[in-house]
Amino acid sequence: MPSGQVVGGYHHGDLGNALLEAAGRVLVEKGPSGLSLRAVARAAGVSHAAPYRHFRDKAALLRALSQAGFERLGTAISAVVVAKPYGPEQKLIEASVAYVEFSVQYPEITQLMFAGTLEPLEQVAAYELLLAIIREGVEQGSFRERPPQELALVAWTSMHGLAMLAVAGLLAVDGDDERSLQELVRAVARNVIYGIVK
Amino acid sequence: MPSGQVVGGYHHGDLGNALLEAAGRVLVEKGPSGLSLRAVARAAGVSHAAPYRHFRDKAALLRALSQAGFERLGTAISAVVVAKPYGPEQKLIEASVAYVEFSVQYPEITQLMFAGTLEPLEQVAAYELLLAIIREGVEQGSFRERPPQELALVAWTSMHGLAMLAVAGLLAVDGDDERSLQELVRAVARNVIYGIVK
DNA sequence: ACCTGAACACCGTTCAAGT
DNA sequence: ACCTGAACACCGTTCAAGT
Repeated sequence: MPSGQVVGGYHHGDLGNALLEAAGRVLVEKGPSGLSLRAVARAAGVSHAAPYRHFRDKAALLRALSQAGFERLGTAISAVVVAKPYGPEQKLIEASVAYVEFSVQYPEITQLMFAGTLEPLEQVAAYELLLAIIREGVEQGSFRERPPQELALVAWTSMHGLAMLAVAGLLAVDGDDERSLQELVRAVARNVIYGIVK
Repeated sequence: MPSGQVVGGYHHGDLGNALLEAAGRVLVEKGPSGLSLRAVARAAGVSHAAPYRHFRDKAALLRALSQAGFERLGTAISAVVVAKPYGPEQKLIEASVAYVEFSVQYPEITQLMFAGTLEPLEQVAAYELLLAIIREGVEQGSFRERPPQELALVAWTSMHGLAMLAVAGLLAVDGDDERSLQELVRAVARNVIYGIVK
């Protein structure tokens, strides 16, 4: 890249990232309805017109925030499955727990990530991790001999549904404590695996 | 009910329902970002303050719209499973297809339904239908002997995840035609059933 | 009882103007 | 090059006033 990256710019290094961080703070503090471009600009200490030098419009800021969320989700799942001494079945369970816990921990970001029209599933890092686990299971003979994409979709679909229901508050986990949610996720994941293994 | 229902009121019968219908039209025509209370009032032909006689605030209108969506979803699923000569497995597949097709057909309503914090799953009519199918399968011995709530959650979770991914455009069904989406739903549903039957 | 119009404090976006 | 301030067309909500 010939145009390099000029560090400095103006304020906290560069305003682009400062705005993204400010947007994250505003989102958790004021909720999605309070996430106005003007509020983000205020939180970053600039005028309400300044963000337009860094994002074409509000939607562009939201997309960038959503993309950062996908990256963090991928990191969270990597952390519990990559280079772990688990078999594919256990990895699938741990990935499911991490997925749902991420969603519950960052409900606003999660809603944002899956609200707009996004890139196809193949470009989501977390999906690639899941697919790798499935391939491992199929290759070593413990999973059914079906196209890995098909088994991966079954598993992803279930994880994603559970996460979205949890975020929407439809799950009625008693007293929304974290233990019972984890138990629920593990129970569903075990059932999904039952349908995936030979 | 002593207070009966007074038909007439003002305009199209009663403004409350007229506003709900107008909101539905605005939502599909202008998208979620165009769904302002003032736009709804304009579409219904009243002043921007009139809706406040019928809904406490904008959130109340949105909740009513969401509730109407849940009712229509329940109706759509009923239509394909109630009083049909299918076994529980086939009913599960047909219900899944109806669920996802409803979501894809009304993406904005679907987003709305599962965006806010709602009633717990037990109060969603469509979930009761699913649970009845599961109970039927367990009782007649074709489904595994597990708590029906657990199996129902596995199935619901998968249907819901598929629906949400489809709505978000993450599914990359070739040319978003309806046939390939239905095939995808059936493939996932068959895999889920594989994990539910004995 | 039900609706209107003006008013207030917000928005997103644009654009001339400043340094 | 980057940011500001005013301006415009919108919002949600409230409230006195009309019929």
